[in-house]
Amino acid sequence: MGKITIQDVAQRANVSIATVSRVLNDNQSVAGELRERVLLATDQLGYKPDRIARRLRAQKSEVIGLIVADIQNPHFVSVIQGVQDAAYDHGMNIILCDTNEAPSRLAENIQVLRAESVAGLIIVPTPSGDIELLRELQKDHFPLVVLDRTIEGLALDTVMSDNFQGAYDAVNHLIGLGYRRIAGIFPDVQTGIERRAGFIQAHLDAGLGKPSPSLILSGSYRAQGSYEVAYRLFKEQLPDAVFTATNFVTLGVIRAIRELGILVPNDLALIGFDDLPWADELFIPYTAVAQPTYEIGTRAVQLLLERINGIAEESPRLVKLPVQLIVRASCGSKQRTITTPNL
Amino acid sequence: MGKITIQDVAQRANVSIATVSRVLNDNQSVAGELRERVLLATDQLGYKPDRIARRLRAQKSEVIGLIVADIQNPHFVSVIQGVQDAAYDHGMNIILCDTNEAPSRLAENIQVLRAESVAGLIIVPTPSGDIELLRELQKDHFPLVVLDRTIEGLALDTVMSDNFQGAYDAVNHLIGLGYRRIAGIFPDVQTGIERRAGFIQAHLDAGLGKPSPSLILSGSYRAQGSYEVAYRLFKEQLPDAVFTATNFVTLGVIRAIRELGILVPNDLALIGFDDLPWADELFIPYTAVAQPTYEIGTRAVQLLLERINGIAEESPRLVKLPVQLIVRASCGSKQRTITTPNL
DNA sequence: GGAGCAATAGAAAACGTTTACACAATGATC
DNA sequence: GATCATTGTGTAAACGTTTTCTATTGCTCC
Repeated sequence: MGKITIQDVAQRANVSIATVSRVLNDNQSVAGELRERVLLATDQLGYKPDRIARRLRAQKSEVIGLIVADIQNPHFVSVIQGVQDAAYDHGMNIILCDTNEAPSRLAENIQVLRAESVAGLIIVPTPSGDIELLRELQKDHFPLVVLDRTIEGLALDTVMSDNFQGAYDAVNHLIGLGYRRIAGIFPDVQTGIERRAGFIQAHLDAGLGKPSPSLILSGSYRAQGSYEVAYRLFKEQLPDAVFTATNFVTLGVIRAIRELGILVPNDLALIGFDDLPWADELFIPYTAVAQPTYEIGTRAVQLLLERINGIAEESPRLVKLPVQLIVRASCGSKQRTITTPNL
Repeated sequence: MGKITIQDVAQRANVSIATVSRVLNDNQSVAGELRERVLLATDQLGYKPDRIARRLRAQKSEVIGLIVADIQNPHFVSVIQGVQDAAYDHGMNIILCDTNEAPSRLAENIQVLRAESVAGLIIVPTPSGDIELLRELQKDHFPLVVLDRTIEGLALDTVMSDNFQGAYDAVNHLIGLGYRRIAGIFPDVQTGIERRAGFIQAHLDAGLGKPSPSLILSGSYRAQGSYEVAYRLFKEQLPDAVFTATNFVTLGVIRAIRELGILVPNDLALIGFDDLPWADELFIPYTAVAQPTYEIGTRAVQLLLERINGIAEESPRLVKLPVQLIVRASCGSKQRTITTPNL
């Protein structure tokens, strides 16, 4: 069976291809009878318009490019699902790219996706990524939404969690439960820095003064590095509680806790940024600052579609979403969920 | 800045567009000097060919459609990454779709991806999916690779793990450690059935006779259902060991174990199909039958490219990959990895 | 009853490539 | 030295749509 084209439909319905196109896109009125004939023929032949030809001619597409930093990270998995579902609801598809946090791959992926004529891009920028590339996209008025991270010196539509507030809430929760010597482990990326600020501010606002530098640790983005940092810290001087700034850091810390046989929450309380699926089944079901990951994805699509359709104000928009505290056993309080309205 | 087309390059290099195309695809010799001029102009203008136009004209594309059943499942995440990386190595991109196990979405996604002129499809078929659709694809000689599941009455290129052998090895491992009353929880899907067969065969081969029907349970694909099944089973009659047939089942069982305060491995041994990331950080670091998920992805791409390039034999190929036993503490033996060469 | 207009539908151009075809120039062969 | 491959290049067709332009019809309105 050869491919069925608009020609075949036109022939069968005994009309011109223009008429077929018009019926199928109903962008110009076609008389009742002809319209019927076209629809019938379309149906009988099972005609599906070639999206590539359409894209070439109309210079617009039904595909969104999505570039994430690490597909293995459950955070991004959930974001992807949000994007996927929202896109699907609008009849769009996504081309997924994974940069593995490599700036070069970000640049390459952007170029490829543009050559694919995607309608727009949703990007999780790599830390030291090529800012010029993004700046150029903006100058071209190319629909673009950035996730999770803002970019220094470049204002773009952005969807992210309230990192400062999340960390602030977490530490506040600990302080409220009576913990005082609270350690924090932060990866050296932008989100980590914001969360560290919230961590410190909570101390100040509670009248505890600035936390000791020996309790503010810089961990790797990966679990292994954080495990080592935590292991050393715990052996040296066990704090009352520890705040971990991302999910992988938390996993590294949990490993250290297990290996050292530390009792949670008796000897140490644990609270971590980012919830994990099956957190309840972890060795330490930890109290988590849960980002609205799925919503980050859906909101990103929403913003992007507004840009694509040109119904967005010109100036860049920043959507900062509130986080939720999911209280589990790791801090010694009863399991529950706390929603902080923070906007 | 308007879009740079092949026209611009041709003009600048003072040649015809045909020559530019030929240089860039080097499919026909172009004299040295012209070639230089074209390359220079291409470089200076930063010209990137429009992939859409190319796809329309050449009727071939650099995009693979990937349809998975559940993007939240770490199994598929790893498969996706394998596909992604292998595709990237061949200069191809993937369009990702998630059916959420819904047959209707599978059908729709296939149609959309065909209309996108993808070069080929890699599909995890939904259990009761539309077989006719796949049969039609095969009849059209459309490049297609199926993952994880075979389809009754339809032979297609397939990449999957050796489910039977994996379950067989797992049970054998338990029996070797002295466990006798071994329960198994299997979801009612094809892989579950294959694993149940391996579960039973291992009993028979060990001379234990057929396991009691009361120990062969049918769990939901989701964690919650399996949790309930396990909870009831454990309260009624605690077996020596339990074999869980998929990752989510395992998580449900771990929850039941925790809630009932069962000691593992003293009171109960646990072994599960599918490894999980951070399995070491779970409440029960369980011995797992690990599928080569990443390799499933890369092999799928390999098979698909062979089909696309027409260098594959006509008849469908079945790649059944060996699994690995990752021994953790949940069965009371020392932590290690066992690779079973099973082909 | 003709000018003007709205509605409809076909013809043809356009999107940006690849490629079949034509053709000129070069070198080899007899 | 004419003929014939061979090579390199340009011209134009083609891919399957959407959309502009044009033509026809049938109204309305003075």
